[in-house]
Amino acid sequence: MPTHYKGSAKAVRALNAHINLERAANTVAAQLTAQLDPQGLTISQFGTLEVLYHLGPLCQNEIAQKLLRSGGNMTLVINNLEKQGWVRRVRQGDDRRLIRVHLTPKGRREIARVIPGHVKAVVKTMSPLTARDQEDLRRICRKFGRGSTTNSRNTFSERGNKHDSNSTK
Amino acid sequence: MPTHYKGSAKAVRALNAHINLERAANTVAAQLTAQLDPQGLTISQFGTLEVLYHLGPLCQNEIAQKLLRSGGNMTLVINNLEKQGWVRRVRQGDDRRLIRVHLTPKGRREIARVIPGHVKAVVKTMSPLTARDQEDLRRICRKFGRGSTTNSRNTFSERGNKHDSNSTK
DNA sequence: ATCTAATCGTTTGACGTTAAACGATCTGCT
DNA sequence: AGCAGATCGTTTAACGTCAAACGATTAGAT
Repeated sequence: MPTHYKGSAKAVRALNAHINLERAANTVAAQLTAQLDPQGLTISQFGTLEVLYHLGPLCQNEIAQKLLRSGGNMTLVINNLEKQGWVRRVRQGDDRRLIRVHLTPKGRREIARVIPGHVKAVVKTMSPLTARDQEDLRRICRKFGRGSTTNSRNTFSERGNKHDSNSTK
Repeated sequence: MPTHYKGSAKAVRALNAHINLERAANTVAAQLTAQLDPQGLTISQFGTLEVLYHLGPLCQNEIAQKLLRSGGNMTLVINNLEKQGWVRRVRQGDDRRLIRVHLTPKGRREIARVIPGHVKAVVKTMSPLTARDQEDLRRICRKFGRGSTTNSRNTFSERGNKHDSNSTK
């Protein structure tokens, strides 16, 4: 076994894991996009509505953190949600730099309407994996975790965990 | 607070796995972007140069398939690579619809220069995972592809595998 | 009170991404 | 020969994404 440079096996392992991780995420995201698109929602729009739905009104800054997106990006996404009449911007009285984003009744109906199909789509998308696979995948992926920023964007899962008493020991 | 859906255990498992998969991919991609950016390359540009480097001249169509991107997208990426003088478009004689994309000597130097650092960055990025984790991750992620996405974008790994006679397969 | 530094949301510029429409070209069928 | 349909690359419109620069506002230090 003529190894050319040291660490070759290690490098190959990392490169393979990396490629397959990216591709899997790609595939999964594509399927979710396909599911959301006919509903007239992008993934970012869905994420924003969903986090507001579960956590109540938030400032753009906070939403950006939850969704791991930049501030400038949130401005655009929220602009588009506002055009649809799904959210409303409310300038804060005590600190006028802040803008709190509220779901409108229409937005609340919209997200409530879309969530069940989304859940179903995720379940279906993950169905090539066994339950054990899914748990392993979660465990492994969490190791990348930004040690400090542990619990951003976990609305869905965290809430889910509450409902499901025996899930993550 | 809002309610729960039924079928929760299964749904929660899928939702959790999904979220952590997307976030891990996100983190990994961000680190790679950070590594490539100072070199003046985007991920798509790197991918294109790399696939040409390993497989030789290809048509845009073929590159798009390897990278899992749309045709229109390749036009843009290759435009930008052409501006840098890294690739050259060559209209095919026998079928004038086809445009074969060639690396220029400059482009070849560029990608050869950048690859080692890229490999190092991937190894580092994946380092929170044990060897076993990386193999499990690969095995699990591959379960998503299987239907349509069989063997695109494997340049690197395939070549890598050659280097150590017969390891990961 | 004032000056400075930090924070928040917006804007801009560059790139990526897709889908859809389009012109050029090739192939197959008649 | 000629026409219909397929394939290839390009263009466009719409959205996402980021980083950086910017104005407004607030908090801290002097």
